[in-house]
Amino acid sequence: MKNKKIKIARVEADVSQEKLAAMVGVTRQTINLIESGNYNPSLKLCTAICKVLNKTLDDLFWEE
Amino acid sequence: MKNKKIKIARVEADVSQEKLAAMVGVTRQTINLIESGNYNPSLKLCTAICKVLNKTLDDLFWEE
DNA sequence: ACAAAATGTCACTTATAAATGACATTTTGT
DNA sequence: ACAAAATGTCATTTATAAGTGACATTTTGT
Repeated sequence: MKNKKIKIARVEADVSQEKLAAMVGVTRQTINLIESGNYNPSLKLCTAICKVLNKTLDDLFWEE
Repeated sequence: MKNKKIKIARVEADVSQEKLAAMVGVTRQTINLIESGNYNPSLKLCTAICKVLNKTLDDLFWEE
């Protein structure tokens, strides 16, 4: 189950996986894993991603 | 920096740390660490806690 | 006041998020 | 069509979330 919401928000912000990774202080592979789904990132990383993309946790990481 | 929001939500739901831990499938110590702060739980655990307490990620885990 | 329940915290172990380096494939721009 | 950038994915290592068992302290109910 892919996380499309992050990818959409990232593309809207016009940043590559590598750029987003640098902005939040992780590697490109970690961002790739999150967008690929089947991954369980830490709260801090989720929060960091939200802040650089101007979204909230509910926007990007909440699943019914 | 303690996470008061979780503790408040937990007490409102009238469950002990141990009960909440059982409800989300972790140990009491893990819940204790989260409420104590200075901890970085996984997204899945955050989501599980939100669901059993009828809250959202933004409710319990969003800072500023 | 007392016992029981709940909480705080410790040391140690186990599971897994995240890092690293690499290479193949896909997408994008000219 | 071509090169460069971006993405997907692998194997291995490192950092840390979470588990386990234990004991001390605090809170709660009677």
